[in-house]
Amino acid sequence: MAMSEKFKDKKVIMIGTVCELTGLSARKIRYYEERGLLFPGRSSAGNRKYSFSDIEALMEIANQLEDGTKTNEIKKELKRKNM
Amino acid sequence: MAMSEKFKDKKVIMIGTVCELTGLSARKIRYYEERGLLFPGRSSAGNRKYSFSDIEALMEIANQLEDGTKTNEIKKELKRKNM
DNA sequence: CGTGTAAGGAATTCTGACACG
DNA sequence: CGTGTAAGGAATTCTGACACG
Repeated sequence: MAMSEKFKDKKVIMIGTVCELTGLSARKIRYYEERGLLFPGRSSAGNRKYSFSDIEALMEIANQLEDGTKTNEIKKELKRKNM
Repeated sequence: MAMSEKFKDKKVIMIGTVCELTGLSARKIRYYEERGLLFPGRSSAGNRKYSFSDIEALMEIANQLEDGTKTNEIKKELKRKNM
């Protein structure tokens, strides 16, 4: 598992599809990005593109928010993991 | 490998993205569908949704067409495989 | 047969903002 | 703080058709 054609990490899914897959509103998804919790790609026209990994992350973020965790704390957690 | 969350087979990619990934025109991609060579899903609004598997199939189809194979023949081949 | 294109409409996405709290 | 919504614009996708061959 190094560099390759990992379908799971390819950013190719548009926000509308992500909404269907996660049950989250586009507003929420964009807000989590604004808060630095995920980093979708962009099409040439500026449209967001997500990967299946992003979708999994979104589900996790939604769960944590339901538990009362602040976006700020979720972000700190993320930093810890990526070290 | 039975029923599960196979990212590779999830139909979530819109045609514009497929064009970028394959280098094929939307016209070609829709035509191959019309000829029965692949079966994308559809969003609620009627927009085509492709999987990574569909994209791989498209690359293969494009190669065969370049070699002079007719869509009709490619379709027959497909039938043979799916038996 | 395989593919380009102009045509018109419908649906999507984008951003910045006001709202509530 | 997290999220809904109306606002206006820009880009996407869809279908059926004419074109060439």
